[in-house]
Amino acid sequence: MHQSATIKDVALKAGCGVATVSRVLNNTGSASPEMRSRVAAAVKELDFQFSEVGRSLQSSTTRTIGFVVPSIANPVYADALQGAQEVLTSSGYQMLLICTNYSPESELSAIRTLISKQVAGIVLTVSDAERSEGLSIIRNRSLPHCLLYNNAPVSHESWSVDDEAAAARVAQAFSENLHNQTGFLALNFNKSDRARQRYEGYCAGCKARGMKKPQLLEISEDFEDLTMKLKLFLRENPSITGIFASNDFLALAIVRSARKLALNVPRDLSIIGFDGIDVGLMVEPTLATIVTEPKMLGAGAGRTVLSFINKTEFPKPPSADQTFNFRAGGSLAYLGAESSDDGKITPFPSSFDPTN
Amino acid sequence: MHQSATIKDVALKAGCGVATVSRVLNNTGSASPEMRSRVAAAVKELDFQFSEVGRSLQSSTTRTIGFVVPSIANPVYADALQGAQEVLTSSGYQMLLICTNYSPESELSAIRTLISKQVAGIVLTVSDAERSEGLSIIRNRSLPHCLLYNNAPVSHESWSVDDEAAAARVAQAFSENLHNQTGFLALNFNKSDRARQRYEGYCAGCKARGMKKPQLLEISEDFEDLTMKLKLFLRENPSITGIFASNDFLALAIVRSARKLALNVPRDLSIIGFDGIDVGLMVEPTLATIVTEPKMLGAGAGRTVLSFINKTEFPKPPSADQTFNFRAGGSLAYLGAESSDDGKITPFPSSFDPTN
DNA sequence: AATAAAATTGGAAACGTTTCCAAACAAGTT
DNA sequence: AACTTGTTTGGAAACGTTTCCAATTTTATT
Repeated sequence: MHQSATIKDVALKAGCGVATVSRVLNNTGSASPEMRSRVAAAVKELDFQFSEVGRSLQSSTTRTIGFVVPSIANPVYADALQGAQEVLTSSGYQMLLICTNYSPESELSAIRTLISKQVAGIVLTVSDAERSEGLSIIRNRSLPHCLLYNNAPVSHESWSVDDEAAAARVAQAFSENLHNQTGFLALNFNKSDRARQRYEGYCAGCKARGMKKPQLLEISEDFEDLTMKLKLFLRENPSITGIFASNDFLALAIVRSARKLALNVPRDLSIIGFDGIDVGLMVEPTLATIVTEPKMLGAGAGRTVLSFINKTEFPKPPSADQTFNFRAGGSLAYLGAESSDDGKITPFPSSFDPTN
Repeated sequence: MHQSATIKDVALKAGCGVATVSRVLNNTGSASPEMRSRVAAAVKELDFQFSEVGRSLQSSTTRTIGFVVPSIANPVYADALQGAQEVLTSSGYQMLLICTNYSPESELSAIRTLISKQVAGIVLTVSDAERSEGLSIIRNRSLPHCLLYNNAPVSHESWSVDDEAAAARVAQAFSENLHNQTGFLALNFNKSDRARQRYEGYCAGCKARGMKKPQLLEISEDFEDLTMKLKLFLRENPSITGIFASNDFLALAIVRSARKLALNVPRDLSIIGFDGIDVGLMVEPTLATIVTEPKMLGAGAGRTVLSFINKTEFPKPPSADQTFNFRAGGSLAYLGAESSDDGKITPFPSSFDPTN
């Protein structure tokens, strides 16, 4: 790989000092028109571009924001990154992305790496915000940062869904549709404080509405055995009429499993999901779920870090109850009179109902 | 933000020269045990970390690979990035990510930015590989790089699906199921050479099998008017029995639209998608589609760039026909005898068939 | 004890920028 | 003609590393 031209090469070709080249190209300080055109010519001829490395060393700051997320493949984070990306790009910043694959151990090294690369700020999702070593390092160095999908004690340093409140809203939805005993379906329960918070919020919500304590159905990485697990789960808890899945993929998977067990959703089993991915609207029955806005959150976290850097006013994160919305859908049945009462929630399958 | 400690601070605290600190910490050259422990103590006390910026300036290389993709939110790219990320991380490299939002104009500036940040290599998806200015710059500088989802003349510098062959395979599937006249549904047709290649491959495939030339149904960003468009489309082309959607989301959307028009999928209209996202297996009917492996491709592209850098042997991309697989599904009907003949392709809806 | 060989150490240059400062020059003003 | 003022210019230091090289110290050999 042949070496890039440096400012020295340009100065040589233009017959001036490096200081002059720097001034001309950055439009800082004065220069004669004659000089300007000579520099311009040299730049063109050499296809010169500044080395950001040299600049960063001198200015001791990079135009780079570090991101630490558990996964890129998970659409929640992908969307959040997309939102952040757009904000960053329009401010001339770039995104240095590290993925922890849900492994808490790699969080710390990710953060150290970002620090040594001298990122101007960090947006991060950790497995446990209360006791993250990486996070304390960031705070110690007072590096501009913002949590994403973790709740922070200080409001302005976190953009996140209020998982507990959202889960309680799910309990409310079940309760309003006269469900009493439900289950909670989780994956990776121990690897993230988010799943736990959803469970706790859900339990609290059920309790507050006089419902039975939800039963926990936990599964491993592969969905393979989900159908069998569901079968056993329903056998052990025969009075369960609904399941809250901690994300929409799990919700769709459990719908499929129910179908395999000859159960009709929602007549025999109602399902509510979490996240609000678009696909939920395309399936039949449509998926009742909590709708969140990952893109907005990612963009917010990005803007927060930028305003730390630029010392401008912080964007205001949405208040707790504005971080999500409940979306009704065909996968949630009303357990009252057998005849449907509002035409919207259908106790009978509506798969090929053209009006839907 | 308080300044980080530098190697000078460490040298001062340990009472030695900076050269010694560098040698000790990098384990290059010799040092007395006594010296080693003094340096270690100083490092610990100051929480010292090397500045990669200083290192990069000196070594004129960064441990960073640049990525240019059209979108992060699109699960195809998200998965590819995930795959690449894992490869990079295990080799101690980081990912600098720039997203072009399908705008060809921003490709060039993205690439310039990456070059000025002195990335060690670039993985990129461009809108048109044949005439990408950014790509020629990269080639001119002989920067380690690899195309992703673009086909390159030189085989080892590209990891991609063979869109034409895959689309032809779709034509084969339709043909084998006795469909004769079909449609091709595309979004952003003009913004990417991939959609075009799929269309061309599909047309060629249909022709080769004696099917009628596929009609083009093109839609804009929002899916809002899709149902209406489909209605008009089918009115104008009443003999159409199947639609090839250029990605799975479009496929799911068109299934929904068909449902809204009181059409039964697959009895009245068969659908084949492209990409093979997991959700396709969870919906009812399951989606017939071309399955690709974005993660594998992303990982491959990452490995290719790394082997450029390390001058090791290139990983071999899969041969054209190994880049995809056709997956049968309930959304494709056999148009032969009304009674089903192999029990797999069901001409009648099987939504609540417990055996499915 | 004298010498050779090996190990340990630190100074200084280099990487590509920006910016301070002083020098050189041009153009007015007496 | 002798100033002042203002504009244009380039040298040099600094940012944080690595590495070459020479100087010093230790160890081994005679």
